[in-house]
Amino acid sequence: MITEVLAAALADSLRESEVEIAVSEIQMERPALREHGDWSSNVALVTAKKVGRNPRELAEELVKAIESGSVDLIERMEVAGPGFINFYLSPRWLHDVLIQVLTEGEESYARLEIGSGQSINLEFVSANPTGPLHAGGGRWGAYGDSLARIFRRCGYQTFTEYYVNDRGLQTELFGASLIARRDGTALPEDGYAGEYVAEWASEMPTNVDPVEWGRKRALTDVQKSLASMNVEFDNWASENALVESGAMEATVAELRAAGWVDERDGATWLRTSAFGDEKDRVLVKSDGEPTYFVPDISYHHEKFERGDLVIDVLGADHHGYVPRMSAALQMLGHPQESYEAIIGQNVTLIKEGQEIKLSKRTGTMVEVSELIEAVGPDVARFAYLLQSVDSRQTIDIDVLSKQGNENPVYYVQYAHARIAAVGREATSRGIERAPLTSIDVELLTQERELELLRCLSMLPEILEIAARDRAPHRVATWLRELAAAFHGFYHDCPVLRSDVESSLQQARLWLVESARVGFAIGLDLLGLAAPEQM
RNA sequence: GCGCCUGUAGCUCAGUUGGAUAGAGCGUCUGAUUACGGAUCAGAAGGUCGGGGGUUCGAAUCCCUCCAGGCGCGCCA
Repeated sequence: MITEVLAAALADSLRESEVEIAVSEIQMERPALREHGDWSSNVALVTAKKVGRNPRELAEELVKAIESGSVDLIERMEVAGPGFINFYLSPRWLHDVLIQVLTEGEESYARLEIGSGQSINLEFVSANPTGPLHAGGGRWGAYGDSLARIFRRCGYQTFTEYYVNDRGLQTELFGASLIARRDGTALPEDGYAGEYVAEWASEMPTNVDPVEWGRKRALTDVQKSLASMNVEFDNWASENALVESGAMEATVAELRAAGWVDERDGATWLRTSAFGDEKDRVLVKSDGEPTYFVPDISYHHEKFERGDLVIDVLGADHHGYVPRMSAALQMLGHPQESYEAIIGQNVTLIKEGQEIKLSKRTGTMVEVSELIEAVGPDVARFAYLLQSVDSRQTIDIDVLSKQGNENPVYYVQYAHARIAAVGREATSRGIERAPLTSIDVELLTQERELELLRCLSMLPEILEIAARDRAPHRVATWLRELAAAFHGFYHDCPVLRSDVESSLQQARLWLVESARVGFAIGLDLLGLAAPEQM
């Protein structure tokens, strides 16, 4: 990477100025303004004070030292502002990027090793099987699935799970609600009031266990919705199966043996406050029934068999639950940093100008399948992924469908389709790409061409940040930038037109191919289709 | 009351480890193609980055405080 070359040159010249700093400590950044060069470093600003020097003077000294050296990609350097060192590079560094993207290709370009040797268990969605997935749950589906793809490309062995709460109070309430709707009797207290309950009740045969039937019906529906937006899981973990295996008793025994369990007021408590939880939690109620917390602990304990790092993606309404789970897992011998909860803020849905509170209980909801039918899976998925999961998301179903052609996902996919169209057109004209080794890539000198390469060069770094920050939206933002760069290039730089000289045409054909690689990787990371035509 | 998240252009949102003149899409206005897909491109207008204080050579970013909004604080799940 070019930044490593520049940082190493800076480190060498700093040593000459009697400043010791590790290459990895030197920050290289892309200036906001093109006039400030291709790359910039603040290293003089950061180190000057420590050695009692004036930053600009130190910077000047470093520039002189590097200029006398032999980093041949540097065209010129300058000291700017309070002491920034700006590097102006030969376009050859971008031509190197082109060759790299093309030789590594879709399979290997921006495939990182940062996670190699580590495994991640990622749980997301895990909505109760008591109804269809609502449009809020779709956010966790899109997010979790894309995050898993990002982790995998970074070299983490990644295992995804959906925890199915297929026993307990909610499933029974749901079964009872189905019966009530079928028989036209009153809903149980706290029963499920959504329209879908009546619909499903009318499908329910009379000779089945409604609880059993209901949870299967709901789970099938959820699975179908998620699959329709290209969300898959490695494991659908059943709470029922877990409980039947005796895991709950084993977990309580293990916690008891570790000395964290108390009996108080006729109930059994876990001293989670010893690990930072705001209070202790009940494991077994005074009526002898375990709380939901117990199977949850068992499940999380077990997940460590399928990953060194266990991550839960949770909605904001569950964030209060994290300290107790973290406490319980530490008691079971899992270090604090091996469990991570990603708290995502909830989705507000707007339909026909009305904000809709998403609640399965009260029945005011928009199903994710309705959203997908209205706008298509890619529009829905991209809309979910465009935004940081830290902030509340507002999805206006009418705006998404109305935006139609101007939708951001089409902007990106259209770029990919255009690339495919160039290929088709080339074929129909009998134009083929010559071997890469015979191409004069230095013919690519126009700003549009270079900008496209600059954008492609950033993908590895973007991927790393997206994984580190658990932020798929960084990839989404990058894809839009790549699309803008490609459309700009396409507009200004003809490829197949008859007046384009053939060596330039060849270089541009390969440039187009490199963009295709970028789109293919980026769209795949987000689980979006890469259409050949639209 | 306490805890977590958020507050950036008219609207929806970007803005990694603190960097130079804070960006994009939509909307508004003005332009571009006898040429590979116009679902495109270029330009304009639009900002006290919620308010105030602090740290720093430098703050949308870090710290304090206030204001506003979302969520959570059960022997419910």
